Amino acid sequence: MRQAEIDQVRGLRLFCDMRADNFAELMNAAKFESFPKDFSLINEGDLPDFLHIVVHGTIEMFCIHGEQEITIEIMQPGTTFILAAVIRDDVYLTSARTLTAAQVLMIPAQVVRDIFERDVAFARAIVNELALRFRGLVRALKNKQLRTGSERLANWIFHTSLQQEDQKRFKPAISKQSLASSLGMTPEHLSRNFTFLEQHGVKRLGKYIIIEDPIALKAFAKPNSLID
Amino acid sequence: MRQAEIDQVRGLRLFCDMRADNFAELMNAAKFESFPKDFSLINEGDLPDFLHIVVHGTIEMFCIHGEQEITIEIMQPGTTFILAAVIRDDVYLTSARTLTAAQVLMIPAQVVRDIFERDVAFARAIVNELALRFRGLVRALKNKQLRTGSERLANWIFHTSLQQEDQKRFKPAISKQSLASSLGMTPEHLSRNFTFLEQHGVKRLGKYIIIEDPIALKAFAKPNSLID
DNA sequence: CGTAAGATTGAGTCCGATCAAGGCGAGTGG
DNA sequence: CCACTCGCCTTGATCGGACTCAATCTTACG
Repeated sequence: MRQAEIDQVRGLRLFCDMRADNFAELMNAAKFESFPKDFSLINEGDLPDFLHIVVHGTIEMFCIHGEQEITIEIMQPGTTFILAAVIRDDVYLTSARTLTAAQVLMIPAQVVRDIFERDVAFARAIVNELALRFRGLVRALKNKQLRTGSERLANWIFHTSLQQEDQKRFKPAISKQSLASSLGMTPEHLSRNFTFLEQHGVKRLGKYIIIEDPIALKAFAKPNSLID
Repeated sequence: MRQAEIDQVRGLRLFCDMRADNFAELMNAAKFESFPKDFSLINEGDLPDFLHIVVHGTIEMFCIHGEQEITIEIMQPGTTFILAAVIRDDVYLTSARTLTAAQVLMIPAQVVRDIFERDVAFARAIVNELALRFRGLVRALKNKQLRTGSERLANWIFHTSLQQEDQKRFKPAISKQSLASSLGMTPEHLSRNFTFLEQHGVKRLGKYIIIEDPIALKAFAKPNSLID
């Protein structure tokens, strides 16, 4: 692991305020591993050994029940995952796989729990992170239950466009398949919803999404700060 | 507030391990209030002043968006709520109302945050509670997305019956309307699903639910420890 | 015993899933 | 340079779960 990557991790909300010696201890105990695309990282039902942090690549959290599979979240670099399972020392409720080649920092669960006990700043950061993730999950639940598929897509386009340098034309970082499942719909339905949104100022051009009428898109999406 | 109620609160996971003086400080700062049925306790979008703990009665957390309303959770005595909003000092994402007359203990948010800083046992309990609630929300999301309405009802009946003294015949603690919304369906659909479950060993008799064939119910419900 | 609220039943509709083709595009090999 | 092929995306047709609206039935309570 290079110094730039260590600095990147140190800069994360979870680690930026803790004492330097404790951070060093975490990093000494940690493993830094690379995984290929479509690699299964964790399986629901197993016990957590390590807190995971995405350093490079994209990782999907998902659940399987019978024939069904749902995506819980798609994570980009800088995200910690399975924090709740590590804290409670209880089985994973979700599985994780890489969607691209990825590098993951893995900190032994026991070391995380030990340092939580003696570093107040780290404890505060953990509880803050967990509360943030909790609220993210409430938002996800609201998004799924209070909006139709086309509204979810419209909001996704609206909010993703705001994070781009060119807000009128951009290329999603994930495949349409992954986008569909992260929005809780089938690829077929995603395609239909894109067609539907042409009425509301959004066009597809190859892999690009073009927003021809941001006002119309926003009017249809009705973004809500308590959901998004 | 009577001593019995203080003891009840002291016995909760969140408070049972903390130092006595810090607990006393929390309780001194706290208000204990009674509310009538159908009273609005908190509104999404407002800022949190108090951590709430249900002492008596039943409280519903819900969200509204446009014409739609969904139930996030129905809480019985002993449950803390809006912990995540208190910790982050950020707006509520959900609203709360009483479903019955209720008594609620309210601890000023700032006092909770102060004592978190200096009582490690309390900090540990907070993070444990939050992790537990996080996992509960993941389970709720999985339950909603991976099961049909009749499967959710079957699992609710199955798990609720296990908590009753008479596991073959019991009366739900909440109304059918509240049950329907907590299972994410309309009252009409709940009724149809009850009818449907007669094929799988469940009968209605007035307000009572009777399980005639627990094996058949379980076989249909397919309970899963990673969801329920 | 009458009224009102809650619960059930029925009919019609919508959203989204599934199944099945068809089209586009990028990479490969002749 | 072009045809081929394999994913991936799109389109069409059909199906099913759940919602809405409306009417009826039941129950609780004054």
